[in-house]
Amino acid sequence: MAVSSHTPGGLLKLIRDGAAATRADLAGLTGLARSTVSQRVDALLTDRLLIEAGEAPSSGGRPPTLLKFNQDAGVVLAADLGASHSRLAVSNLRAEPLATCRGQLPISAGPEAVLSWAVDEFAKLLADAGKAASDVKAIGVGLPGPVEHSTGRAISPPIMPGWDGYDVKARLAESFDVPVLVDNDVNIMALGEWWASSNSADDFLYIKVGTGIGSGLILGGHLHRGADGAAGDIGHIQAGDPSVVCRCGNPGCLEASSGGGALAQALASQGYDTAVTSDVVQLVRAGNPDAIRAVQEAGREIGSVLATIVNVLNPLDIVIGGDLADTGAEFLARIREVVYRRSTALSTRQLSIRASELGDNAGITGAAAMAIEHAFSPSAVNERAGVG
Amino acid sequence: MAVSSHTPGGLLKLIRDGAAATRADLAGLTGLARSTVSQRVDALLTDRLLIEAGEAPSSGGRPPTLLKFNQDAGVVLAADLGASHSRLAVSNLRAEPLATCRGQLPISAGPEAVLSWAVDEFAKLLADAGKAASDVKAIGVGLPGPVEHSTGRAISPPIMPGWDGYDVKARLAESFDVPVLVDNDVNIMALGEWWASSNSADDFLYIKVGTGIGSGLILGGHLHRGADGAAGDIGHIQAGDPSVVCRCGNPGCLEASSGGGALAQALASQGYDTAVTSDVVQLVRAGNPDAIRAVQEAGREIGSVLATIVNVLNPLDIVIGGDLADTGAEFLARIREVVYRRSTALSTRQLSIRASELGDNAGITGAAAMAIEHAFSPSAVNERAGVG
DNA sequence: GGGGCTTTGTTCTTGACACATACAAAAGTG
DNA sequence: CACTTTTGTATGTGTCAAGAACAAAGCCCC
Repeated sequence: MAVSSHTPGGLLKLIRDGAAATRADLAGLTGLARSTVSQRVDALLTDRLLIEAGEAPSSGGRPPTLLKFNQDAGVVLAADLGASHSRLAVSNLRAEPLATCRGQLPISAGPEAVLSWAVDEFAKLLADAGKAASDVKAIGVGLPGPVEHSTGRAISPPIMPGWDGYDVKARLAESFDVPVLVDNDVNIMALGEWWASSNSADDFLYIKVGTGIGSGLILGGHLHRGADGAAGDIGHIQAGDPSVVCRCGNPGCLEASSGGGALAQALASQGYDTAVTSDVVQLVRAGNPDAIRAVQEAGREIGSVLATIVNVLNPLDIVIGGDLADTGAEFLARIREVVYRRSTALSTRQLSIRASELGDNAGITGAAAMAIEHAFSPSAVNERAGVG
Repeated sequence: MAVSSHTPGGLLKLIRDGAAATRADLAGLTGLARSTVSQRVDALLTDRLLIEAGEAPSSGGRPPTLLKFNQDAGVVLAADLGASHSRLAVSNLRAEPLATCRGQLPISAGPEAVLSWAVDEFAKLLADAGKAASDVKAIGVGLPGPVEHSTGRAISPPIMPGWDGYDVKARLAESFDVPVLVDNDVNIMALGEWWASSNSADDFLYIKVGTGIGSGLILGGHLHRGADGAAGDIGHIQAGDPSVVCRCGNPGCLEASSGGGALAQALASQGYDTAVTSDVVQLVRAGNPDAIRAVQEAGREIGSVLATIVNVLNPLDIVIGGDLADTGAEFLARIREVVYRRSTALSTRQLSIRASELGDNAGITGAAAMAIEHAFSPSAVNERAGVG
């Protein structure tokens, strides 16, 4: 019945996920003999991937030794590269940042400039965190455009001149000889929010409503990238006002009427001093009725698209992030209202729609989580064990 | 690198999928020693799951022995239970029907009547095919409503009085002591079409446009059922004329304006003698311009919803089935036109949209495929090998 | 056309690994 | 303070896959 948690890496996963905390738990969950578990755990202890953390209360016999995943057995490097600015972090193995920084270098500066900057900053951050380059176990990177995850290259990115086909993975592996994982920034944020919710929902959507609109899908417990790495691109669904032409050239795109950029423009044409999304957020927070009305209308339109997606995918959780999610309860309430009204009863039976927990940290959290999941996946741990 | 194809069942899968045809292939693909492969293959040969089928041409050395999956090592029973009629089949282990039958018993006759009928007919079909009950390895069943796949029960089905919570799995396992797999009929058809296309696309959509409209999603190589088993329910997406109220009670549902039932009704109100979907199909085939126009309009509306889904999921293949798919090229052409125009360029780069290959046989093919996949999954074969 | 060479498949030995069993440790229980 | 329960550890044993040697059966080239 139990899958293949029979491997050393499988045991580590059970501890990491909190499914098991003692050797006896592991034996019970996996069906392995206690002796075998002991042997495996010993190997993980000598590798410092697990540590013993005192005893649990006895349940009538010898008290069990608590096992803990050693979140300080190494670090990962996380990069959330955005169109206009980027964030970097050195994170522990629970994806918690130990040192972070922010840079204003635009992605349009090109891959060499941006990645060299990142490498330099990573070195400083490692020093800040008191870690050596040899402590780095993996690197996770998010890019603001389509990415071919398997090769770690950007593909035909609309807003990233000079990046098309650039081998991000190779460039970073040159500076740090560890696995490099690259993905779309929204996918990364989805992973981050999912991780923050303990990976509890197998079918999970993250919707980012910032200047543009995008989404990351976790389906069946895995990030869904689609045949061309283009999955989740909901900003260009034709659902809005067909008379508005989107920056992508097509009419009626969702983000052309409901994205933060579109709202800023619309309010500006009403005489407000709104150039970017955050200006809109400020207006809403200040209680401006025009801005509130605009944001609510955007919420309804986004909700309408989400209602369709909910009917199709029947997810368990939806998390709304991005700048516009910070406008307060009204925005989320409009989305919820439309989704619950327009989706089928069965598909909303268990559905929860909530605001992002991580906010701006979703990207670096997700990048770190992606790196960790790779470096400490059962198969990776097994290989390491096989060598040692 | 290689996953866990190291097991006996894993080898069988490689042969079944055509990835390997000789022992040497298996050794190369799995990384197992030739001796180990031989041993495993021997076990599968004595179980009659594999058979040797002559030699392949030499490539400079001893010619390899060809291995073939023994499609006659047993049979599966397949049931495609529809609202008004049902189809049953005894199929070989490639999901090819050996004997089929059709019954007019409506699903509303209730679970006991329908399933007893099915059991009786299965016995006759087995006799027709010259097989014994002991040859049956598994049973696959499709039901016209939401199904909790893990338990094999129908859940709150709108058109199946008496079926809510009924344990289909238990009822059939009572008559045939083998694994019983139950799923939604559209999911089953999706599996069937996917199987017929050699499971080549990891992200695959099947759209059924009959009296109602539904879809089955294969994402990441697995059927996507969603949190409540409600995934794929695109018929009740609100995309159509909001003044039309659907049989589900909500306004503007896709199937309320573009389903076969809706078209029949609309044409009837224009004076045509169209009671059911097949009447519409006949009119279209006869070249009636009103009917053609109606079907084309339905194609556009369905295409518009599909365009959204393509943006979200970025599938590789879409197959259109159901009665309306038989109206000829025009219907499909309208769908294609709208999808390619309204989806992003990246997400349609590799997309193929085509008509069903299997037609009416999609259901029983998929039911058989589901049964086979379960009975001959690596883990199942391993368990059997462990016992024997 | 015959002696290599290559490729495929089998037999047998060896070694690793997981299990069971017995044992030790450390608590609760009466 | 014996006894039980629960947890963790050491040791022998059996299973199973790898590896090497061997056998089979075709190419290839002088």
